[in-house]
Amino acid sequence: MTETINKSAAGGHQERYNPADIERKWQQRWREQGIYDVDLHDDSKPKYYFLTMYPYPSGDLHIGHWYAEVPADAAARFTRMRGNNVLFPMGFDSFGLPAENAAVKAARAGDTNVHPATLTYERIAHMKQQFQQMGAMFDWSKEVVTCDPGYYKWNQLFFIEMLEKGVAYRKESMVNWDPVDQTVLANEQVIDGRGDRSGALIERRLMPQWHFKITDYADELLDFSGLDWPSRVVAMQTNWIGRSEGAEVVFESEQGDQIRVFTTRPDTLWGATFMVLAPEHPLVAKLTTDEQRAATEAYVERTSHMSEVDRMADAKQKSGVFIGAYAVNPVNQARIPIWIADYVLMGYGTGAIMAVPYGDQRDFEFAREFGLDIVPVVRPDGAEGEVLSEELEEAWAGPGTMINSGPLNGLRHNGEKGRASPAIAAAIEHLESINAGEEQVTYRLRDWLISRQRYWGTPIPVLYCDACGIVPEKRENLPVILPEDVAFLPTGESPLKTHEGFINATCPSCGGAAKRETDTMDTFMDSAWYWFRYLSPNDDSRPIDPELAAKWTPVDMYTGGIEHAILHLLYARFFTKVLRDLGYVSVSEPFQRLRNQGMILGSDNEKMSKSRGNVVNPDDLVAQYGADTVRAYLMFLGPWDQGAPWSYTGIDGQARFLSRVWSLVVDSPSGSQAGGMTEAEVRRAVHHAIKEVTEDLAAFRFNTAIAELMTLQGALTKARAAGLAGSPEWRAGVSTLLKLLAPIAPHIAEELWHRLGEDGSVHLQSWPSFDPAALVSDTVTLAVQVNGKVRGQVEVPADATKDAIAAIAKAEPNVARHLEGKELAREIVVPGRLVSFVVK
RNA sequence: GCCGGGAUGGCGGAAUGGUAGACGCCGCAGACUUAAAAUCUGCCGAUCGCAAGGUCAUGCGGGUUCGAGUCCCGCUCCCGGCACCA
Repeated sequence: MTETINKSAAGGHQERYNPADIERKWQQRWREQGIYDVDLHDDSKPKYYFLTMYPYPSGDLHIGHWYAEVPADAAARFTRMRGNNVLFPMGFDSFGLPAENAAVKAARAGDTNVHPATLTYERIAHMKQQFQQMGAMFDWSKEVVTCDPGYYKWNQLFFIEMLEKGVAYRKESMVNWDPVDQTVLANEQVIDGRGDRSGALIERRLMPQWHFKITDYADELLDFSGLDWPSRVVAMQTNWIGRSEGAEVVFESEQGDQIRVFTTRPDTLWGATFMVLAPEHPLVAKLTTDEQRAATEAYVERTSHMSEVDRMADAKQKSGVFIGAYAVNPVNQARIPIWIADYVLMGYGTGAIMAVPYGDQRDFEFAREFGLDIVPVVRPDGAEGEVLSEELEEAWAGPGTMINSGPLNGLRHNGEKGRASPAIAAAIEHLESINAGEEQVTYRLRDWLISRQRYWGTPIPVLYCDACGIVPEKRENLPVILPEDVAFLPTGESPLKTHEGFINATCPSCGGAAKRETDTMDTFMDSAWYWFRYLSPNDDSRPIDPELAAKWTPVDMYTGGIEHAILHLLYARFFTKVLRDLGYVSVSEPFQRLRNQGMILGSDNEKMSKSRGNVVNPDDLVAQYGADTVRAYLMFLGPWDQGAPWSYTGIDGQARFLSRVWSLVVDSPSGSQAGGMTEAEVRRAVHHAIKEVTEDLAAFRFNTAIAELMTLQGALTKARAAGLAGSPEWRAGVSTLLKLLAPIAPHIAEELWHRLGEDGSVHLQSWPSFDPAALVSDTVTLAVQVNGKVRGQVEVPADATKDAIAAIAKAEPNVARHLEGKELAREIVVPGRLVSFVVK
């Protein structure tokens, strides 16, 4: 490794490119001159809100932060040079578990001086310093820090208004309990049965918790029209919401209880040969007969202790118990047995199903396991003869014609969903006509559980009063301050539970004694609206400035990691709609365009982590190569949305490239190989680069943009060697190269811009435009194919006719050889591309 | 199982249906140097050939086309998301 990056030229005065000499200097001058401060009220240019996901203050800026922020910065700079008033803010998502866990860990070790607040603010200060090194154009004057009372106060106001509107509610339900982090988690935070932060196996607990009614917005959240988002994110959210069309059908137990089921295949109702309830279903205790009570209770007991992961592991083998009761199928009055089984989930649909073993693989396996009847109800397309259930090897869920199904016989199920299938449509009509059910849509999405049994978050602003029940805090008392004088007990419990001064309060309604809620809000609440706050971060009279929000939102471009495809991005969309319905904003969607970068992995192709020892420290890289080289290298690795394993091979190439650009401006030219290149060719190279770099940056193709810049640098270096360094074309070319390079390597571009003798900052220049006429050359090189194989190349005048081109092509010696003695069947001339001869 | 994305030299990758491998890394050779580093120049998919040139080649098998990495049909493998969701 080299300490300084050497350069050389064909002679003359030499000053090496040393990033350390220039980067700090320019960062400081840009700050002093405020060239990145945005006037939100400036109407002279179109506004462009370029947002990148704000980081959690973990303590150290990671190469992953660079990979996320640097290309976003380049795109924002490019957008700005193209004439937009670009807002590119930054802040910190500063509530959350890591800081609190650090305090608990320290307390366990006997050190009670570590506090999440001090730790967080120290880390923020350090990371801001690291951010400076990046040379990004963040407008820090709009900074938002979510653990500031001036921010979370508004979380509390929104919560109270949502409570009043019924969007926030408290209910006892089976929740995901993380035994390591000692808190509940939202469904979105449980990955493969484990907590997304702790990795601990999630337990199921019945607890009263605060929820947001995101399910009320399910259909609206499925509508992505007008949004320019990556299809994979749209697919993931659509999947997560999981809309199913079908019908709710009411069965009756022999005792007269109504048992509601949801099914996507009401057309197969005549094939329902048994029912299955979830073990937790409220009717289980009532319906179970005395003979079956012991077995049923044992099964319920057993499943209640199983974790999600145990249940999943159990999925291969169907288990269940007959509870002794029977229900009546409303369409044919068949008497069918009622079972309980853990493959039916209380949390989805109604927690009960009609089982059609002929048409559903799970029901089929269950029926085979326990010897239950299977009645064929669909004749598969193309099936011959009688359909016999004994011969089935698996359920038939595909298209076919209804049989054994009363009024549906002969109708077709075409495999489509809902009413798009004639058989399903007829089944729904029939159910509605006999008053036994109706069309219904069910979602996989559950309400957002936002209570957390932890300290370092926004206090939920409600009180519990013996006389008045649940009472929201008065608006004028907000914020409900998170007390700092708490003890981090080695139990790992939230300190709020033991803070007498916090818990004991007066009821805002009756003035009597009341207890404060000690749960705090999920930190995804903070990130569900933070971009509105960047517009008026210090306004303590209201959360959102309606005028500025109307002007600046929706966000024009949002960039961030694909790992937030569901969590943050779904909550942000939901919360924007809530804010709209509360009257705070007029937009329905937060982010017009979304681009996701991939993940930067360790060189071992694993996720970077301290425990794996594969973490790359950007500070070290900057010290060695300079920020511009690190920036260029991260953008050159490959397509941004693809991510890449980290590798040191290749970074030298970027260092060399920037040194050569340096040399173009700094070294005195001495080349004199006259005739190596013409001024027209220089001009063509420059305008070609403008065209390509513009298109690439607009499409976030940073890697190919840099490749084009390298090609332009090569052409200018060659032109200099050809003695053109004194020409206006060459000089304009260097100036253009610096402008095109400015978004990618802002420091060196600025330094060289000044050394070239140009005025002002390169970052305040307009983006160059290209002249199509300059791209045209006098002659073009065409490939010549014979029977699809390239047999030669010819150079022809750019304005040659097709006939003339064909004649030149035929004359090419190797082409002529392949044509000789053959009959010419076709000739295709594609001007500017190739000539293709077909011979027999 | 369902949904999304992918597979191109030794490596990262590039290619509106039109000369596959741009740009870079690694490697090899040369120039400069007492020497080395740095820098600069050239070469760099496989294979046959002295050369001219030929053959093969973008995961596999077909197809459309004058022409396919690109379009169509059928597979294999890899990555990501969801998953006993009725």
